[in-house]
Amino acid sequence: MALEHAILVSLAEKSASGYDLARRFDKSIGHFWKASHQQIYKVVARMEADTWVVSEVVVQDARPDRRVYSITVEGRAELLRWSRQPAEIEPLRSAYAVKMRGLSFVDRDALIADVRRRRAAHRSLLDSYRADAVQNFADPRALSDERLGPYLVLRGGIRLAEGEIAWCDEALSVLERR
Amino acid sequence: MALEHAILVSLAEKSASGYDLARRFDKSIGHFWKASHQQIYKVVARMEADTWVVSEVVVQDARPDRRVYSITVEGRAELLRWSRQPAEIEPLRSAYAVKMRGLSFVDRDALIADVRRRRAAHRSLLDSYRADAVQNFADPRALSDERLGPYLVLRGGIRLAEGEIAWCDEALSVLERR
DNA sequence: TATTACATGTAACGCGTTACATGATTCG
DNA sequence: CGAATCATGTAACGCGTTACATGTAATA
Repeated sequence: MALEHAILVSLAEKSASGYDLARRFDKSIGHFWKASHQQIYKVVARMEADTWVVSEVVVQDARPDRRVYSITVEGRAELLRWSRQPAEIEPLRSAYAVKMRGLSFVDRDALIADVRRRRAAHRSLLDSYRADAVQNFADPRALSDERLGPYLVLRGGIRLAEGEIAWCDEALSVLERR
Repeated sequence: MALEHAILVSLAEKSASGYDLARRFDKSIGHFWKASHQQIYKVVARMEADTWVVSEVVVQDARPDRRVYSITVEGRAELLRWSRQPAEIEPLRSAYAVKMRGLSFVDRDALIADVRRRRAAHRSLLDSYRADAVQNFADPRALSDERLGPYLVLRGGIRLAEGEIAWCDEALSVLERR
């Protein structure tokens, strides 16, 4: 769907191989858009056929060759065109919420374990976000244009993680009160 | 994936036709799990083959016949089995966040329009959640077991919507300050 | 010696979306 | 008189996941 555009944004920041992209989609960008390396190789090949990116083989010694992709003028134009059409508000799809909704039909202890697991996961996410904020955005007022986007996304990640944790805490306080 | 289980939860609450389910997946359950009627008809048919549900044709006058599905003992057992395996923490996938991340490469006015649109959408979602809370969960302390699940999910919806709105407000305050 | 990192793919499969299809009734 | 509601499907397509495939070098 919009994996193409997530890749375009990533390549606009910095050229990268499929392997590099896969790692980025495991970390920073991956916080709000996941993609496997298989999917990335497939899509980026198509993007090259569409002239949105060009690749160049970089020979390495003692390591496999890398095919490094860079965004083209056409790719930047496509990014702009895409950005001008409204982003749909993606419906959330949460098996966790389904399970909670079915509280009276499911295993209650398993549900509580899920809430705890979810709380822990979002807690550690939040910690890593905060570390990122301290390290890379010490002074948010003095941010260049290129760093403003990543900063705002990080702020969103923090707010959403805080919301999730608060939800888990509320659920636990209710569920554990017998 | 787990549409089956969302349907099982819904049918455990109350038997329904495919059409009824489709409407539920447009409203209450649909807030955290979307499904089209085409998908529902396909899946519920398979679920009947798996004996998780049974159907009964209800003849109506002046309206098409309805095929009403009910959960079976096997269906309830499956719900329990499913609930015992940990719910994965679903990765979020947001084209909106991609666009914001690419702030310096995209159309800034279009991005601001997206933030406003998103804020409005979550604002109206939040309003409907709150109305639901007032109408159906006036006294959260005196909640039966069957109503606890829906209540907690609603609380989650409220918290997440609040987080989204706060994020939009923060983004707007930064983006509009030139 | 085994695993992780580096590096790039192909193939099968399935869930979910979009488009198409039908037909009566009620409401504005 | 047109649109929405009620009611249930089929067909084509595509994105994304899972499994399979290969091979070197550094690290534990």
